[in-house]
Amino acid sequence: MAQKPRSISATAPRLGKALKRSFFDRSVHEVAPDLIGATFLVGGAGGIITEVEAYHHTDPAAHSYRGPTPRNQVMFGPPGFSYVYRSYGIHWCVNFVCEEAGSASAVLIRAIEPTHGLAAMRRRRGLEDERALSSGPGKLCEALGITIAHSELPLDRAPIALHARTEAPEIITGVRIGITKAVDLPWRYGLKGSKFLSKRF
DNA sequence: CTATGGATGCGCT
DNA sequence: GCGCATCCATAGA
Repeated sequence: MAQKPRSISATAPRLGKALKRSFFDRSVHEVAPDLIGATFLVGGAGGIITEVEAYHHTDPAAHSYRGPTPRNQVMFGPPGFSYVYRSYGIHWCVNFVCEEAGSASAVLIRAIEPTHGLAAMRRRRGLEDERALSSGPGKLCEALGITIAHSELPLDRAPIALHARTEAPEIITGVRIGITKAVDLPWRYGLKGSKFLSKRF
């Protein structure tokens, strides 16, 4: 009989108040660090956001940089919606659209600390290791069951739920991961000391 | 621990 | 055709 893995999360964190859609009607550079520590749930499974990256529409690494296309059109719409795309033909990645309608900026959600729906997350990932469940943009989408069907959805309506953090976290910044353009911009944000990051800062 | 390469869908040139 | 906002298994230090 396999030994049950020891849980890393010491306590079940309480949820903050629900984030309103207007939370995203600000600069992507304000929204991105404010998302660290928030709780992101899809269908009741998810956890605390530990790592994000900002993609501004003037940034060559942003999908919206070259203008609207069928894939990225939701980025050119109102803020507070999801943008899901396929990465490397295999993985899904989820973004939150920010700023005024048409500005086409978004925050890539890169990692979460699992706190809710652990059994479902483990089942979808085919993994027991809590640290590996959602410590990467593709991993967390698989763990939460996010696919293209979850794109262009409002972030304040089921099946998505967002709760504001209850305490101000210490935030670390760094350069973004896995991109080939604008590689030096320090637009990656992380929860200091978290064991649930995709890579060290 | 770090480094490397394969799998894979699809948007865009 | 080319090139990715990735993950994982494997090899080597």
